[in-house]
Amino acid sequence: MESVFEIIAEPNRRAILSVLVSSPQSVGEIERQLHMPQPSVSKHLRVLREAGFVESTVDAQRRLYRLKPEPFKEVDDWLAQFRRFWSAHMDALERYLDRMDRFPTKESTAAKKKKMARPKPRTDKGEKK
Amino acid sequence: MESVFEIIAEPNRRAILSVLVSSPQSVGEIERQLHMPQPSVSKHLRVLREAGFVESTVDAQRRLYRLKPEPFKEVDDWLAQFRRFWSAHMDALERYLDRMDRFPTKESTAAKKKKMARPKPRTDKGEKK
DNA sequence: CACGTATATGCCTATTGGAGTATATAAAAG
DNA sequence: CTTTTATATACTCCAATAGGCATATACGTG
Repeated sequence: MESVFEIIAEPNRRAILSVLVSSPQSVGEIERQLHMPQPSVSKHLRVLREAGFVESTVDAQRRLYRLKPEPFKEVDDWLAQFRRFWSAHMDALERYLDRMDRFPTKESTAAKKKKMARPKPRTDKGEKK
Repeated sequence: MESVFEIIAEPNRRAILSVLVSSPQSVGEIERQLHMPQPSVSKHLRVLREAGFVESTVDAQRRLYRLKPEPFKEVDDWLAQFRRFWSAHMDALERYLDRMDRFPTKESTAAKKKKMARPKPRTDKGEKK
């Protein structure tokens, strides 16, 4: 049982995940898009499947692979403990609005209208020896 | 130049980062909190420093290590492309408010008041094989 | 200066994990 | 039933890396 971090440490696996984000894909389609040998794709998909990043459904000889959300949330949860820290450099609401710009929803649009002059960026005047 | 993902793949390094999230710490303090041999701590800190996760300031014989935000943002940015996807399982605004509960700020409190009945969770009625 | 403390580095070893290649399995097509 | 297509697996090799230990460096104290 590998940690989610070890799984996404591999560049080819991250590439596969990125390909799958648009829609489920077969091994062959991934293979072609990434110019990657088929056994390599299959092996990485196996790792990703065992780690819960993807699941596969059968379509004749093909296997369609699709993303599963849980492991991503796990990464996000780990990241959470550092958000307070790095928010000193980039305001939390600003990050939120950035995301909403990418993935607009009804609520986000409403929330955005509420955005007005933000407090001045607290630039960490730290004493660096 | 290792990717940030390879850096955080190592459990001891993640432990070190978690220790540093509260406040800057010396090598010896990290060593004691994590029950980890000193050369090991130093080596991991070196990797973390070269990857931009931490920086050190000198205090006599001690070196104080503190977190830096950039690499964490890099992870967060990578994660962003998957957020739309896993939002089908947990609404984006809800996640935002969860974060605000942990790290309340003036704006977040204001934003939270705007939260009312959210649209029904779009449960992925997918055709599984 | 000699000694203790704090940290960094060099060397060696064992392990791990990905690449490459060949092959196995399985389903469709002819 | 043979062949082709799609995917999985087995095996070998190689490189990267973490751990352990000894040692180097550097600063402070008496």
